[in-house]
Amino acid sequence: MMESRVPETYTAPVENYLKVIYEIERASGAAATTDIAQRLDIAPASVSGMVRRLADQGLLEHERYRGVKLTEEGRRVALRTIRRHRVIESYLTRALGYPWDLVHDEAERLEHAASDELVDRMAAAIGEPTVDPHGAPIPTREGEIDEQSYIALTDLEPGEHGRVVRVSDDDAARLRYLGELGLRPGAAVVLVDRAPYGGPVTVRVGVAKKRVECHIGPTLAADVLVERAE
Amino acid sequence: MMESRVPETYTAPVENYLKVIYEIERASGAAATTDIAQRLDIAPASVSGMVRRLADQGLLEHERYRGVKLTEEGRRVALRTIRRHRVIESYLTRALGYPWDLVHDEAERLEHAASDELVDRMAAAIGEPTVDPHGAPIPTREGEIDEQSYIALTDLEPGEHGRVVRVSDDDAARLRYLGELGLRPGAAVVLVDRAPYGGPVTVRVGVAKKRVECHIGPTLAADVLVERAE
DNA sequence: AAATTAATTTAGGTAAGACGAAATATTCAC
DNA sequence: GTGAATATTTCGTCTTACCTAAATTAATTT
Repeated sequence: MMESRVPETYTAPVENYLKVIYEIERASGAAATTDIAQRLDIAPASVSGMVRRLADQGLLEHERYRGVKLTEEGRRVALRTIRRHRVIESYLTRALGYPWDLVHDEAERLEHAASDELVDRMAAAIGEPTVDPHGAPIPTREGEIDEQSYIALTDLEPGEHGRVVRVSDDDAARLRYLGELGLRPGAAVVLVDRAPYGGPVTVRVGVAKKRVECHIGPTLAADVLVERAE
Repeated sequence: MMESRVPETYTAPVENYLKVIYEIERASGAAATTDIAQRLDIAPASVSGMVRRLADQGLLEHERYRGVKLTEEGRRVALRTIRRHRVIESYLTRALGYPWDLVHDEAERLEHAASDELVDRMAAAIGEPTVDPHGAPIPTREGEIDEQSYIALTDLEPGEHGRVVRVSDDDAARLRYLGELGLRPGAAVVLVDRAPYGGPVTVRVGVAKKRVECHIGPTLAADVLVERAE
């Protein structure tokens, strides 16, 4: 049961566990085995096993049947990985002209291979961005992150104005679709109508003459985060 | 003994085997087990095992006790990996200001994670370079490579002029040293003297007033490739 | 033909992670 | 509070993908 020494380099699966645990913990206070399993598309039994190993390495604390919480070190590693991912995504779009629906998969692989040196140089080269192309905040080199809670598009009242601040980044096809509609971070929106019973929401996107009206399903709309405007 | 299907993605060790087999084969016609083992710092027995697996996958042909040769497919994979490595090295120096002694290690990791798409975008962004920062030729997207045989610095006759075309890239400290001396690809040199019995060579590096004279060991000098000039 | 060198086979080990099934704990509904 | 449903863990195994030492066999040298 002895604690192993801390390596400064972790395997890709370990980094991925820590990433999703960080996200779940932030959203719900503690990460349950099943949630982790579902997000990683892995059997719950496998998660139990890995969780034990991560706990042995001092990356998280585990209360049986109560979920896990990252330790200081675990949080550090998670945020470093998230920073890598988001800096890489930003760099690919801004410096290499990648379309925003492709950067996620590429970053998903590179984040485990890129050195801190490289990530820092990338960040510097594009002016130390604070959010990635999907509006997600980028942790600093020191591991600070500006996590804000935004409301979903579906939370706007009919007639209310808003501005898109963030969209979820993990599905390329959905992203492409959102892009076609103009629903990217920064876009001005007006919620026109919400159909009841799980119906679509009607939104006007864009400013002035170039406004476009569209109808999108509630699931998709819930993944578009906005802030209220004027 | 059935041939497995060909995956389009290979593990890092496999790509590394193919890379060094390509290099050895180019230099000596066929790659012997011991040579591969030595270059990869691995026991010969392990090489025998891996060679069998690679042969089963159709990446190389193996005549027992006679060494291996890459198949068309093996060569394709090797050259793709080499292209990745060298494009990444070039990109890191030219676009991100990496010092030339650090790019090798970074590229060594990234080459196994970067997609063709990314590598092609990097190449395009810096104007489709044909050689990497150490003067090594970069294979094209189609797998063609312009392999030229150059002479070593030690092969110049005293008094002869030359131009550095390539240096070996795998040792950061040596590269830093060569850099300090100005011995980078493109540098003009004059061989002043070769001391006998494994002694140092004396070289004048640079042009006109800025010439510097230096003495370097024969091992190092043998890794500096040049072409004769004027 | 013996000695040397090179390569291969054998048998086994490791690391890292995954899984299904069974057992156990917790929570929920009433 | 009890039983059902759900969540979690443990157990015993498996896989992949590599690596190794020691012993054996083949090729080469002289």
